[in-house]
Amino acid sequence: MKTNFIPLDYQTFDYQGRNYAKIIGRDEKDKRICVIDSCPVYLWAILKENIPQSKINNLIKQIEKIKLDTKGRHTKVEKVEIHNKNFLDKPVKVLKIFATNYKDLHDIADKIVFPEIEKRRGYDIGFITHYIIEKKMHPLNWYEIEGELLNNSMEFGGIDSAVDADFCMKLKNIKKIEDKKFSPKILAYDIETDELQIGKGEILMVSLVSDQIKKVITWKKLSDEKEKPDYVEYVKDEGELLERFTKEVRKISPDFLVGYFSDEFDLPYLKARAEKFHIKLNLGLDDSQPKFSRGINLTSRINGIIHIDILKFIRTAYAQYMKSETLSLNEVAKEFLGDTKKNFKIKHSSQLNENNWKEYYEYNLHDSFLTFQLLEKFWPDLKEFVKVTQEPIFELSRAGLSRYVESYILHNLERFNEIPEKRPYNPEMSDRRNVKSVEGAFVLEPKPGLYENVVMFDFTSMHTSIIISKNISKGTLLEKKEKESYESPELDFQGKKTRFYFSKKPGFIPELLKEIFEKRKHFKEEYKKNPNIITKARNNAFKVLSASVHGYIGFFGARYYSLESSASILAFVRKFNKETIAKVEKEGYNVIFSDTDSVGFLRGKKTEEQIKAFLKKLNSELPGVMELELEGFFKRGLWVTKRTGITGAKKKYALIDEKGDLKIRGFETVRRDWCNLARETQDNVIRLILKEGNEKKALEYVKEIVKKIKSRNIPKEELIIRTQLKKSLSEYKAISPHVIAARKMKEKGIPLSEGNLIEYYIAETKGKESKLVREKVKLPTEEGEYNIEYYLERQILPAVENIFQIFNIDFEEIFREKKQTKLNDF
DNA sequence: GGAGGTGACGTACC
DNA sequence: ACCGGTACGTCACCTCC
Repeated sequence: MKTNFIPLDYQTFDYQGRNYAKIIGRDEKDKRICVIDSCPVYLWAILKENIPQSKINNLIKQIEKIKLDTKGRHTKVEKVEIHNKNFLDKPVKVLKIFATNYKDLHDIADKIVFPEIEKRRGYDIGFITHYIIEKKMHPLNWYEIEGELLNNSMEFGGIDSAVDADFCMKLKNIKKIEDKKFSPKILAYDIETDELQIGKGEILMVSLVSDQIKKVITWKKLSDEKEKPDYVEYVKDEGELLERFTKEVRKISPDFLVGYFSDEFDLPYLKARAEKFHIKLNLGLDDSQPKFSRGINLTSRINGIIHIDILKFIRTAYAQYMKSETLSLNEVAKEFLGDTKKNFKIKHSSQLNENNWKEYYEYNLHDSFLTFQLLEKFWPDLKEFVKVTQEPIFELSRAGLSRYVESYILHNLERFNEIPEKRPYNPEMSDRRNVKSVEGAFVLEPKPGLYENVVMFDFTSMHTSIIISKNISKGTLLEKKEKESYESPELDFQGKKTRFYFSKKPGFIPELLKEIFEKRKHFKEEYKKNPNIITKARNNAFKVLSASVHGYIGFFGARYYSLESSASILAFVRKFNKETIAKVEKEGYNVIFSDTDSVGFLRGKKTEEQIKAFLKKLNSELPGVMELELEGFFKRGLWVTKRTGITGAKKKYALIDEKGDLKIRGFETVRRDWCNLARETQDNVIRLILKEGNEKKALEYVKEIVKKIKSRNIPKEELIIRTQLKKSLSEYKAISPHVIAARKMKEKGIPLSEGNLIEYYIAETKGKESKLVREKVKLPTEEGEYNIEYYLERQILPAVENIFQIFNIDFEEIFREKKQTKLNDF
């Protein structure tokens, strides 16, 4: 039979010692299809140069004899072929060694130790990735597939009848066809419990939201049945809740089951409670229960239904460019959906009254609703990344940036006839981590001041465009200078001054990056044409991907790690940056600012057209795909000195554009570890100064704030300081205020884990006066009066002092009355 | 016991 | 452990006199 098909979920199973892929997807009528397929399993052995054919033949005979009995499997080398391939851009003669089971390739590789063989590769990419590459069955692409219908057949041990799909097919042929519309069936869920520790407390309720249903299942009933909202369904106890949940998910049978932090909370919790009650949480299409990966980051998988923890995708793809200070559902929803969680203060269920329970239902339902909407909003982006990297949705949605880059490379090697480099293991990895890091970008010390008419230029995807233009990668790195080669600027490498050279013959990594680079440009244009929160996010997501290629090359866990490449890229970054600064200055402009890939200068009397013409001239002098672009014209810009000393502070500035929009970088305003009052005060001061160029009003404003502080008219919430607990309490060598606050929380039995934002304020300490801030720490719930001196001297005044210094306003005189106090003391 | 330097730490920029 | 280096600023901690 023949049908159209879009692959979504990939699983693997063994049957009679061989590997099979089981792919769940849809046809265009939304029927669920299960496809069973296999593919050749092999690894590569790279031969040393100039091995005579007779020796190779002999070697092949020996390799063909290899047999293994491991883990209850009989596995053997089935055949050996000889091929001409590339490895790291260099032509090599290789043996393609076919074996029975992918899981045994590693053991087989260990047996292939012969003097003629240089390296063994291609046994460590995982069967699913291998299968996708081999059969070109790419996730989220449309195919016309042809095969044999499995109808309760005993082939594969009756696997077809064990899968809840409309039909199951043994694949024969696939043909890529043009994209069709696919709208995944999405179901969001969220649970509420009394305890945060997995499985420790009861699950009080669970909510489910799709575009068809809105439902809360609970056993916590209101005393008056008539009060029950329509979306609430009562069950008799927690056990029944688990059964109803499972039944409901199975009935809806979504493509994606989505949660927020659900990899590490909701699904493991449901499973733990189900185990307690001996209930089967058989959510999988094959009736299986969720499977949890071991390791630091928990992942929760359901066969056939793609479980997505949307938090993980947001963290990788957008977090860097988000305004939200935490990745809590509340803040993320506020930023992307303009909606927040329902206002409800969670208490232990024993302390809730009737009204509370009604609010709690609503709160629970709304969390699923927000999660549902987040997935809907980001589905186009997730889809785009899956198509670019060709990794399945389940894996991609959980991956970090290095994985995005690496998957993209691995899935495209064949176009270059390349065989894959191996994953690094220890001690190689720890060696890489221990080497001295290479010198990074150049940051110009800015000239402090308030300026008018500031122009900003920046390079488009600078690192990536350098990699492409100078053909930099592990494979193209030359051992010594060649006549036709790219030469890096002189750089310091492991304590030695040196240069690196790269071949002019295009390497596969630079070639591949060109595509990411183009995609990034495309999404940037799209955003400029139609600026909204989503085009912005998409643009940023590809900005992240493009920017992380260089990071990937310098990442110790990367297959294509190359410190020489990384050092060269950065040397070019410094060179192009400094050259640009010099050219702008030579043209007669006053350069105020520069950081890595950008330069800011004063327009002076020149028109915007003249600036654009100058930019064009600069671009004509740049090599390859490198491009400098106009970041913007700004009405005013503010740079300050460092807190200590008189030199300009790097990575700290504020700009206002012609529309009156502000761009604030590095200031305390944008730092979450300062109290709100300090941040808002500074923000307002910056606004007053940038909007009107008048510091007088700003000074009056600060005086008002100071007065309020002194008269204790500031609400405590404005004074809370938030600091993240980055490691476990016992690991801290220095006991800072937030560690003290965390200790207090622990003593009070407040749940606490790594990564939590710790909240505290600094209080007056009556009697004993200590110099240490940490001895004045109080939790927000603790009674106490805020410490006036601390908030003035350590929060408010430091945040604005440097700004007023620009205008020669003497803070000592105005706010500290230093001389008088000194006199009064005696 | 105060000054001043240094290290640990968290956070931001690109 | 899961992209990198550069930079600022606070607070604790140490040394020195």
